[in-house]
Amino acid sequence: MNVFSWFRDRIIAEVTGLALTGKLPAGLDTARIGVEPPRDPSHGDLACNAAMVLAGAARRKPRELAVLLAQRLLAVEGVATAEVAGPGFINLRLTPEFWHARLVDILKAGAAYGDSVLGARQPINVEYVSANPTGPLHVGHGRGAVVGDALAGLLRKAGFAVTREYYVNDAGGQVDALARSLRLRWLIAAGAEPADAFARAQAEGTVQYGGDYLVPVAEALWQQDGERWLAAPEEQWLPAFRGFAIESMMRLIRDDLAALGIHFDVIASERALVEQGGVDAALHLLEDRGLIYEGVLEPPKGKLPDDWEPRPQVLFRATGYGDETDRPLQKSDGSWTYFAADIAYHLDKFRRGFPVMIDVWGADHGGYVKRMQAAVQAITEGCGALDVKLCQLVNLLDGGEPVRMSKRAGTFVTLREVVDRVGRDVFRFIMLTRKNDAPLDFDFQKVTEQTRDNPVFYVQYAHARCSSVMRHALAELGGKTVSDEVLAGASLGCLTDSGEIDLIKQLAAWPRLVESAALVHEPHRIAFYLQEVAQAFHGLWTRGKENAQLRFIHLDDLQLTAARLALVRATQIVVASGLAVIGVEPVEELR
RNA sequence: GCGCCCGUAGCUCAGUGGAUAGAGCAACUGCCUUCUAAGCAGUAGGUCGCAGGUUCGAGUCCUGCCGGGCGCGCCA
Repeated sequence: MNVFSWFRDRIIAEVTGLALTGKLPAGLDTARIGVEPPRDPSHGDLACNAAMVLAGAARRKPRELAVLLAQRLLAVEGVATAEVAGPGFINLRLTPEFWHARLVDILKAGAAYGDSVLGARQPINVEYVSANPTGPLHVGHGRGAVVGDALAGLLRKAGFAVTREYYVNDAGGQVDALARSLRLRWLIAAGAEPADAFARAQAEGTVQYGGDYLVPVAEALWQQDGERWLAAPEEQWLPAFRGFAIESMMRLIRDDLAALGIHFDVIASERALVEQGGVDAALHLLEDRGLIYEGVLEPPKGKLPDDWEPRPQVLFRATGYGDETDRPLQKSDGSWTYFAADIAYHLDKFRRGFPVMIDVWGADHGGYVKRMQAAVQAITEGCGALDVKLCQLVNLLDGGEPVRMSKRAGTFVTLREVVDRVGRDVFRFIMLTRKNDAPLDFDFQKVTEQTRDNPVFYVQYAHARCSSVMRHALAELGGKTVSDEVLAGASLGCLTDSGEIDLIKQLAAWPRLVESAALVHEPHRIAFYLQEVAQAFHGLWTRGKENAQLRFIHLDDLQLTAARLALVRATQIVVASGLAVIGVEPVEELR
């Protein structure tokens, strides 16, 4: 139950009721009515702007309208007080019984607490990582991977039918360059080139992918095919090496992602799309709509690229859809640009049944957002929507000192190294402690410390403390008295302390948080929310340290104990539920 | 030069058009015979980059400036 939308519906019903009795005009627009937690908790549990929003159309003063509504709301079940404040807010305070009932909701729903029907099973495609299959993933990819995966989990929680998708760029010049790099490694493995040939080629800049990760790939290919490719012409070995390299790199990448607990529903191949004629088909569609023409682009304003010269190109009329300039679709060698293939790919996604698509990209691709959105508009005739989440850089630190990274010097830190060092759960949580469009510092020392300023620890510690209390209760009272079913029937009226009620309010905010975060596509809100829940729980715990009356377990008062265990168990459920959405395993104890 | 993102407490950052703008860290003051003090409570700290505009109401939306990051025809 989303407390806020539930009361919003009640308030709208009251407005309708007042209109029926003639006390308000009929047909008022209630769309802008909102019910939110007041910024200042002393104002109450809920604040509603209905009176201010309706005042104009109703030709009444906001405060006068607010008084009218507030009187009616007092009769609604669960409402303790309804006050008019400020310019015309209606502040509602809810009864303890109402909050106690939310605890029952949580205990009955378990991990499913917060599941929403907001998405109405609407299909939505989340595409993320989509790194070129040319080497191991780096930490930046890892951020996109976590943001995409957590967003997918969040949307699923909110009731959307989510597909997790990876687009493999296995068709362009990059994978040909990969094949050539592999070829040289292979010639060395075959003994046809001296061992230092690779280093020399790198110094001359004639190979692009210099990482050691191609060495075992070359050896595997040598083991598999032997001398077969030694005398073969390039048109034969290139596709073979490319295919072998791509397959090996994708295996590597999938392993890296699996280490993060990330698995995709669909892995789409650019090459397959091109070979099946998808690009031609998509461009024909645009051509039929008169959106493709041959023309010469204006040079970019200001700084002119060194080798710029006017050149006729095949262009897409992106300017018709909000882009600054029209965009090229074909390279001078006649092959399609990446953009052309990406148009076809997004059309393919749309045709597979996804009117809503989300792409998670690195911030360095920010310049492509407008053109891609323009293309989606054009090719779906306005029926498709594309949201792009750009992820900023991750700064790797160790004890506050930047970790210097250089591909050439071999000091490059891969995603896999980081995940192996700090663990999957730590990595995932930390990646969500910033908005996707803000840069993020990742400090090896800080993220594994067990201190207050490590958010992962702080949240896990709250869960572990809940688990600890439940273990003690189980040992003292036995399984039957601490089951969720029994706790849901406890005399929750015993929970009267303000810290206890505040924690319940915090827990009851989870369904609303799921819905609002899903609507704006912002999974980081979950990590922030969990820190707030943890904070409320740690506070209550410590008060029990100081005042024995507030401790959870009282063997001389089983009724009180059951009520408090219901609160502890509900906290554990909500924290675990939140962690599950972002793919983090809750811990039972800290070591 | 153009486009996108960002600018909030000393530092790192939250803040879906609502009221007196929040949290953590750092600083200062307290709290451990107890279910894990690996923690908690309190004090102090602000021209929300600047200037206009829209609105009953702007940190939030619009315009212009200032400052930082990213990108800018055949790389993906």
